[in-house]
Amino acid sequence: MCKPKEVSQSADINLGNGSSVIYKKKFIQPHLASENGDIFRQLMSETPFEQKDLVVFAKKVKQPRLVAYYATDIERGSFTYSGLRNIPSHFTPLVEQLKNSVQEYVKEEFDSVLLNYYRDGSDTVGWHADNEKLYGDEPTIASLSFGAARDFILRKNDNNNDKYKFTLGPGDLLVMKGKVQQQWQHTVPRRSPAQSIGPRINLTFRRIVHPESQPMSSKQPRQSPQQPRELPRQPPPQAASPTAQASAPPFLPSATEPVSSPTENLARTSVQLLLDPHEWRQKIEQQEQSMLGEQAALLRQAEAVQQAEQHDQQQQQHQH
DNA sequence: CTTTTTAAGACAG
DNA sequence: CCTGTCTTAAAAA
Ligand SMILES: [Mn+2]
Repeated sequence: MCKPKEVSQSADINLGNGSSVIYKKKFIQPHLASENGDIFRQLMSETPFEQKDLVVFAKKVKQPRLVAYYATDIERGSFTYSGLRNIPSHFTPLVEQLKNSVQEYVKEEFDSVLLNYYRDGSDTVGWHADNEKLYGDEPTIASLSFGAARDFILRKNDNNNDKYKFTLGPGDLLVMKGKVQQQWQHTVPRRSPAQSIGPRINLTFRRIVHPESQPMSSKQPRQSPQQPRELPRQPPPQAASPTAQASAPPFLPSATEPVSSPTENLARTSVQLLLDPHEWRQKIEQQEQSMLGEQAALLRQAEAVQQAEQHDQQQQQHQH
């Protein structure tokens, strides 16, 4: 068994056979991306992380990490996993902005993101490849890290001793492209002492190529209704319809989350990202502001409803 | 029929 | 103590 090749500097790495990796340290400024930075803390508080149940070797266990999933198009992003339908949420302004920054750097567009939360050194992900059909044959997957540093190891399928190790610290960007998901696996191994390894959040941006859901009849360039076979390299549907954003009210009171505590909602977005020279940062702030605006509107709406109810009650009492 | 699925726990060095 | 590797099963596709 050989030790993995350690990659400690930013680099473009050719893994051969059409597989390559881009490693860019500190793509996001560490003071924002680290455990006590504004971005990490905002991700921590705004993200609807869930710990999923899993059956492994006839035992029901909890997945040793928490996950969330966003997509620009909810229908397009939905997929089935372990017999359960996974339905994404909408991007938040912060994550949307991070996506835009990564897109600019990588020169590719993404329309979905898996968010992983490793609480401490005992949270892990085992050897796997992101080879879901959904993302196509040669997906470009961009991983952006926040919080505690964790090791990330790549190993070649046909020679498990061929390994690369990256230590993904706060703000580091790692992009896998080409045939990496066909020819390599990756893992985030456990680390000790578990309790003293801080929390890490990882955003993995992707592009959906083969949605499970049938494209809505509207204006998808005609595609034969039944074609279970692969379509050899369709021209990539230029993604990211901004119309969805405009028309999708992100704060509609959902069935699962009644309007109960508007103050809490306000508190959650009260993080102020102040005085940053960089453009992406300013955009975050603008979006946070507009988010605040929308939430304030929602708050007013909720208050109006409350007052109406109180008014009704008073009228009823009056009648009695 | 075959392949895939995935983490926990034991163990060695 | 730390960490990489091996073994473990039943169900679904
Ligand atoms: Mn992965």
